[in-house]
Amino acid sequence: MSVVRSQGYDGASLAQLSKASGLGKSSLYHHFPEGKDDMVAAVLDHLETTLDATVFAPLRAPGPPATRIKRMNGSLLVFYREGREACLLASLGIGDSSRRFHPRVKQLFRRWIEAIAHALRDGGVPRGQAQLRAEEAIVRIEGSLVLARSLDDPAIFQRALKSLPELLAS
Amino acid sequence: MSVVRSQGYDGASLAQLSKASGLGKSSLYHHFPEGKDDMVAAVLDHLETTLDATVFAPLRAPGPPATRIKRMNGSLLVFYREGREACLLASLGIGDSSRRFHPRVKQLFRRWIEAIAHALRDGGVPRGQAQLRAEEAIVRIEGSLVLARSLDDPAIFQRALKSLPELLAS
DNA sequence: GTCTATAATAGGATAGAC
DNA sequence: GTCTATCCTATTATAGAC
Repeated sequence: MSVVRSQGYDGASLAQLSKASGLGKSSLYHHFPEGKDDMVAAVLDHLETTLDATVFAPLRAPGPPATRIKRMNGSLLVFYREGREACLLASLGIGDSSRRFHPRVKQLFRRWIEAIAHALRDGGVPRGQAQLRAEEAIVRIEGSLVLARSLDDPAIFQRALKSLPELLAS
Repeated sequence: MSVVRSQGYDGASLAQLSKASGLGKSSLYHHFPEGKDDMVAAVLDHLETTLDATVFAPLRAPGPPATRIKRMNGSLLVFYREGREACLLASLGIGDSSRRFHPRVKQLFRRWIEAIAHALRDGGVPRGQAQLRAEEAIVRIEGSLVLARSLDDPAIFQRALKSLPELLAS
């Protein structure tokens, strides 16, 4: 996962994946018979599991919406290493390979937006508004990751996270 | 430029660059003796020229800040094909090559932010506030491009642009 | 399930004719 | 300044021993 998110699909070579996983190339092909596409699919599986457990679940748990958003922020802070790590979904959006993974990337973004919107509706925000604000939240998360990394300034990501409770308040 | 922005550095093959430019590989090497790095550097030159003329200049031109922001928006709408085209600076932020181009990417983002902040200060926004809001504007532009393309929904980018005049108002 | 060895191919880059 | 032909290396992928 760390190789794919930092290198993108085309940049992630088998040599790097082998080194990072500690397995020889042939062992990788034993576990992923379809090759690199299979490996990246497994990375997406892993991302989905991680998001489910650390981001979507807190957003759907009982409690005040503001608390749920803050729990999401805590998970994101760890997951994106305080803004120093790229977003896998964004990295996979580049290149020809993106066409193959596009459906899954799209679905993960949709599920994320829906989880946020769900929390907002629980806080009394009307359906349409909740959807728009949830999209705006993802826009800030993704955009701040791009800019924080480009400017070597993780504070940009951290400020974006801090802005979310207010954006998402009823 | 269109190849690099859509494919990233690693995904942009000489074959694609040759086809897109209409030149054979050897002709490309005649114009860019250092190879692919030289070609991408030229793409960054071209981007800088384009941004200077269509984005930075309007932001620094005389007139009310709101008007200048709207002129920037008009240029961005064209440049990003209403939200269907990726950002070259974001595409170059992925992979090992990003280290080589990072200084130029960083500087272009800084100049963009500074141009927006300049317009805000002219509108009476205090220096620190102007800087923060300009960064937030880029966050929205970049993030909305990622999300709009991932969800096949260019309206997300267009809404982000529409939100800028209010964000940046004094 | 992992390894070494090896294919097969694509990609970046060069030589030299025109 | 462009082309055809070629080289070299990295990369994806496979075969077969252990």
